[in-house]
Amino acid sequence: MKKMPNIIDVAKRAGVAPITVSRVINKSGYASEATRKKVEEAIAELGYVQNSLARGLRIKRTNTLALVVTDITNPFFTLIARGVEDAASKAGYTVIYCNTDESEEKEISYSNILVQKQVDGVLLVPACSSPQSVRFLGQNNIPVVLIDRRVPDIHTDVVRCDSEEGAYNLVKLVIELGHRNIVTISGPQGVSTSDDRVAGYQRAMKEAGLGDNLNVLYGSFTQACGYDLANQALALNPRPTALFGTNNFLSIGIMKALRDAGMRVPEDITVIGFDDLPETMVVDPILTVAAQPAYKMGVLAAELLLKRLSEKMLPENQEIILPTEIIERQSSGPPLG
Amino acid sequence: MKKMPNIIDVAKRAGVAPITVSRVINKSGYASEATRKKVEEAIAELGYVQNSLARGLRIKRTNTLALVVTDITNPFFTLIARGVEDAASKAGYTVIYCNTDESEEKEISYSNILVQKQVDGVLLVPACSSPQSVRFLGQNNIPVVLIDRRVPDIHTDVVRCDSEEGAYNLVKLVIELGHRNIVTISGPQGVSTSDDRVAGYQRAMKEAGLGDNLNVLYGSFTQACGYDLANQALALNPRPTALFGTNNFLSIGIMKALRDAGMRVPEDITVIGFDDLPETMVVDPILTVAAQPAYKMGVLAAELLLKRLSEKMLPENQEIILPTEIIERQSSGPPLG
DNA sequence: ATGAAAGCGCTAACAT
DNA sequence: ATGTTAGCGCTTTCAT
Repeated sequence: MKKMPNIIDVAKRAGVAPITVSRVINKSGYASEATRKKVEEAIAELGYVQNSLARGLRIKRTNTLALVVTDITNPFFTLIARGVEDAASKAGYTVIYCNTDESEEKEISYSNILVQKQVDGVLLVPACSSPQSVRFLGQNNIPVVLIDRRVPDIHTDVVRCDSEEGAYNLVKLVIELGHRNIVTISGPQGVSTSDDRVAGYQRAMKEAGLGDNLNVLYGSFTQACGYDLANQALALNPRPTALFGTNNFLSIGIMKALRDAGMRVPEDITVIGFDDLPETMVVDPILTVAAQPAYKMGVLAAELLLKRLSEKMLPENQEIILPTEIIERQSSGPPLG
Repeated sequence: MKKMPNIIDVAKRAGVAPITVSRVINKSGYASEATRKKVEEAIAELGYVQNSLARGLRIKRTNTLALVVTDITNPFFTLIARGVEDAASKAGYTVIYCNTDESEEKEISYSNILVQKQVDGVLLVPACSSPQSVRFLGQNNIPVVLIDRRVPDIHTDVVRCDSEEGAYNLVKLVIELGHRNIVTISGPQGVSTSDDRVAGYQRAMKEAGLGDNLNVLYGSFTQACGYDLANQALALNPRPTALFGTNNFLSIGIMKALRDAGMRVPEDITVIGFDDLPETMVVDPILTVAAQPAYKMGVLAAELLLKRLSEKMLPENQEIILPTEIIERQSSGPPLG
């Protein structure tokens, strides 16, 4: 475990002052061609690598972002992560990632760590509607861009999709196919994506005069929950002719429940969902969905954050709202009878 | 952008020396109950958060790991990533992640950045068989655990699956179903997982006296490549009765090519693959595969790395080789005729 | 175009 | 149980 060379070692070897080495490395300030060459040789000979901890301590920037999602394992967030990393690395930034599992406690704990690590900015999929972690980061001068979900009473940048509109269009499509008894299988209340998608469902139903048929089953954004709630929905009387899963895991849980119940889709029942699965993972996608441009969301969010880091005076409170794309596939069809 | 309080501010407020504050924060050394209380109050009042850059500079540890994969978007690596993060965060470490897209250049570039950032250790899925980045990290005293792939002529820890054995068992299964003309659609030569899986295929074939029927089409680990090579395989005369895709993306590309060619699986042709898709993502998995315990690999690799960080004298060169699980599903059946 | 001195925020080593 | 001093490796400021 030999000591690594530092900027002073390089300076000595090159016969210059440390600050000169610094100027050469960071291409800041002047340096004659001859000096630059001497320094670069010394660096190569010693195998010197700049210590960015020391640098960060001094200049108060780390070129590090953090991405906090609920679960990187959800392909929607995986794609966001990839978009974030691509945009960040292109700009010379590195990304720390964190999974909160929808737990506010973990989110707060990570916020603390990220302040300690002096990250330059945070991309956050908020686990809940509490503003605590966003505020905490703000108090420590760390800008935050929210992804996917809003948080009430907080002003930060947000990059998300129009969940209300997406759900509305999706449900409207199914209503136009003739369905009147549509049950929504939703994530938790209080999470904006859940609430917005339920709201879109309600608007479409009411608009079609189906306000009396509203039925929302709340749970969590998991496959297991989709499975259970679908079974619950099937036990209803009258039995719904269509089910709406408000995220990808829920939809897959629903599909599995239907399969296990021996029901064919869409012959026996129609299923629609939010979020598409990446085409790289599915041979024959059958689900009719409102698809979100996840990769693009990641890129845009990272770029917005980086812009806020470089330009001091962006207008406050940018909210980028992207449309969802309705993709009609085989899982939706006219109701039985 | 007000100045954040530092340890000196806290010390003054609590009426103690900075080092005492340090001892309280890090629970190192003694501190009387009264002092501890004063310090904690001062911290709360000022909203002090420790600066881990300064700390890291001093103690020469950052509590940061890096995970370098080829593409986080591949669910196999996503699961690894999740395993790594779970194990790391449990131990108080944070994870930086990087995508190399199978490019050696990107891998080397990231190695440089990670040394600059003074990460404590690196988990690496090597993009190629060149030892350069592992060596570079080693020279800078950063331990590396390789995941998924071996690199020749390098001694580090490795956590991977037995690709040769997995492929052997998979191909053997298909041979026992009666297939004699099996074509392997492989990733690039020189990547250990590719080479090992091809080797397993070859062993099974030769053992069954099918040494003359060996046929391997090489490409890259992408869906597009699986698609193209499958079409190439279908054009062969005689046409193979079974195709073996050596990773998940290849297999899905193969399945799509078969679908587009109007061929039914397994009635018209059998398909086997390496890597399973997470059950959270697929309603009806049909592919017969050799499944790797990706999440577990991530956990084990991170734990091994952390162990190496804490205990100086682990035996050199740990190589953890996990078995794959053969999962027989509908994509494999007896050959036509 | 280059350098000297000071300090970013923290803790190891050595007092007391 | 607590404090003093020095220094981790770098860059800002102010010279020359």
